[in-house]
Amino acid sequence: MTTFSERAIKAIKSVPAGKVATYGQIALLAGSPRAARQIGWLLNSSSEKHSLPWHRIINSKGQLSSNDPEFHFEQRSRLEAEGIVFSLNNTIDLKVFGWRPGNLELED
DNA sequence: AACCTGACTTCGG
DNA sequence: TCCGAAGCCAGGT
Repeated sequence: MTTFSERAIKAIKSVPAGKVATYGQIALLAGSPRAARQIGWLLNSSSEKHSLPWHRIINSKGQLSSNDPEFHFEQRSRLEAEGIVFSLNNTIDLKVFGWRPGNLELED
């Protein structure tokens, strides 16, 4: 299948543990930089079906996105379990934990 | 088939 | 720098 959804799912599954990707990042990899909203819908829709690391997907501000505090808490817990460190403002340092497609190990 | 909704992003004031 | 409004893509009703 060559749908945005499939590519998005593939991109999400490509995110390594210990790293986080933004919705825009995934959307971009999926072929539609403006489909960030769709990503959130996808995670909600197929996270369990495709065993997606939904917790590694955050917004561009480096913060968690879910409206539900419960979801928020679980996401944070999973990220911390993978080594992600949250700031005092509950934000993640994308410069450190942000995933770089194609340059996973090639930091500065 | 048409309209509405959504775990977002980005531009403008 | 912070707050508000518009834009986008795909699925659901």
